[in-house]
Amino acid sequence: MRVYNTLGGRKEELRTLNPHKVNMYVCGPTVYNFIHLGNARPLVVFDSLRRYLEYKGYDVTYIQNFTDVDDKIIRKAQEENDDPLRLAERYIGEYFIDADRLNIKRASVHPQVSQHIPDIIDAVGGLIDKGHAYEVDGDVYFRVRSFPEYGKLSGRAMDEMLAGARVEVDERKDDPADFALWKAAKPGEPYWDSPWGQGRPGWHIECSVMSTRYLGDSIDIHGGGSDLIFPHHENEIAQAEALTGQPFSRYWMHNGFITVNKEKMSKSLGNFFLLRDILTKFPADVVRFYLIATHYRSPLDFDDGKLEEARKALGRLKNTLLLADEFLRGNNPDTTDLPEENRRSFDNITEQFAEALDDDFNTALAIAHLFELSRLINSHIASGDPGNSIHQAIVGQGADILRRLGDVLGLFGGATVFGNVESEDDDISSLEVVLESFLAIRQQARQDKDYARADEIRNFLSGQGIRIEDTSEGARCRYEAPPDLTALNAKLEEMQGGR
RNA sequence: GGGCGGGUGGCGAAGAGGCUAACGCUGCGGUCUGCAAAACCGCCAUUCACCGGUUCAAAUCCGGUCCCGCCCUCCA
Repeated sequence: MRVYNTLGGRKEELRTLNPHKVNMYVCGPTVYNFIHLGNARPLVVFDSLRRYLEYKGYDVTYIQNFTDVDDKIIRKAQEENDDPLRLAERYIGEYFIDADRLNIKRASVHPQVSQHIPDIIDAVGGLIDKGHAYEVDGDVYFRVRSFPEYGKLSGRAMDEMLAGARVEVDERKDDPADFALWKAAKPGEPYWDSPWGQGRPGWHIECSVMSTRYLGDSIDIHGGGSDLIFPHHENEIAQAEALTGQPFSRYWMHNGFITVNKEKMSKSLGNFFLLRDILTKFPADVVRFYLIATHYRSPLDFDDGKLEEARKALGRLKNTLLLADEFLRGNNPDTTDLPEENRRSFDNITEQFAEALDDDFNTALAIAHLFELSRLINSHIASGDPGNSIHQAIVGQGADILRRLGDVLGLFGGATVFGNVESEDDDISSLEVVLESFLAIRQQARQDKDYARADEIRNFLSGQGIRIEDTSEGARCRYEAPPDLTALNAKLEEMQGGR
């Protein structure tokens, strides 16, 4: 597999330290709010990468941290009159709710800064001992000039950077580019005791320390959003390599941004959309598909139309799975041999799917091959005989492959219903009961050739985001938007009353 | 000012020297259907921002021009 390594700026063959293992670390969110769509992209991208590496047979150790000690958390806690750590803990819980809906696997470990303070203090002390850091009034700074390779990740030279001169000048620092490893606590802020007095870690040191702690001095892949390249990841490299003398991460992978009207979606611009709000309009599996249908390094523009398109596209794939189930009707022809020609086209698609992902994780291309497979299966369903065991085998095994490959990207396991109803089981079951009644009325109307009445029901449900499709086996429903149960019940009563 | 990435059909988006420029959405024609929907079959870029160059061969390489985004400051 080849991946684009930000360190070096080109695609490189992925050679892991241990041929059968991948150690990867992904920068997780700072937990002071619900995650927004921009936060969700790296989660989905790197979760998918992890799944693919596992599919290829690697034993993957996946670490994703939570930043639970941070200026913004402290500020938010002060605003809400809450304890910073408790506030962070609350948003970690909320994070998992969102991540689960998106079908993101749990990391091997989700370390938190607050639980690694002694490790961090050790690392800061070690850097001071080695002359890479110095203490001033309870703050500790990393001496950037002591690390000659500083800038190798982001591709900038020290001297050029200072030309921009937008760095805040702090007379106490040896060099304006030096950054904080440890910050002295101000009154009212949370703190831990350290050799430099009471304080807390700077932002960058946590990732270096936790990565090293769980994965060793050198890891295979370090991932995150491209806005972390500088300064965050540049600083991580400086700290870690200055301390251990080992290359910190062999491969650095960065995803592109989500944009809104071509502008970066960010908290500071205020143009962000909380995942949770999006999930009231679109199912989580659609959001996941949307995030993975474009190559991870490309920018991805967001608006409802794009999600609507993703909904239709993913629906096409999932529809094939449903149609295949209907075609097979419980038959499970797994073991029947396929005709050579069909065997070969399935094998080809499986191979091309992997080839696409092997080329810098090209999910867009890989998904294109899924659509080819989908069309192939559909055409056999359309022309095949459900009673013919060869046809069953083609459709059944094709669908199995589609499901398996889709699962490599986590496409078929996410929440399928809308965020505002999925947790309320009562709503779903009563929805189904109501729909049964509608379908029964409509079926009777069709038998009576009362097509006006039948169409009235179909049109009404369509307006509620529920699509009815007639088949030889009866009608089936598809949900396209969050239905309004109250309106459904009212209409049902009206129709029943009208009899 | 410095660094990085990009401009491909109506839209989204792959392709990075040589097969008919993928795939999805939209649109159009056909099959199926009570009518639809879904599904299937077929059609929809002689052309890849612009201008030069290299090459037997360029959307892909080189030079220049014009636009756009991001990073250099907390941000995924």
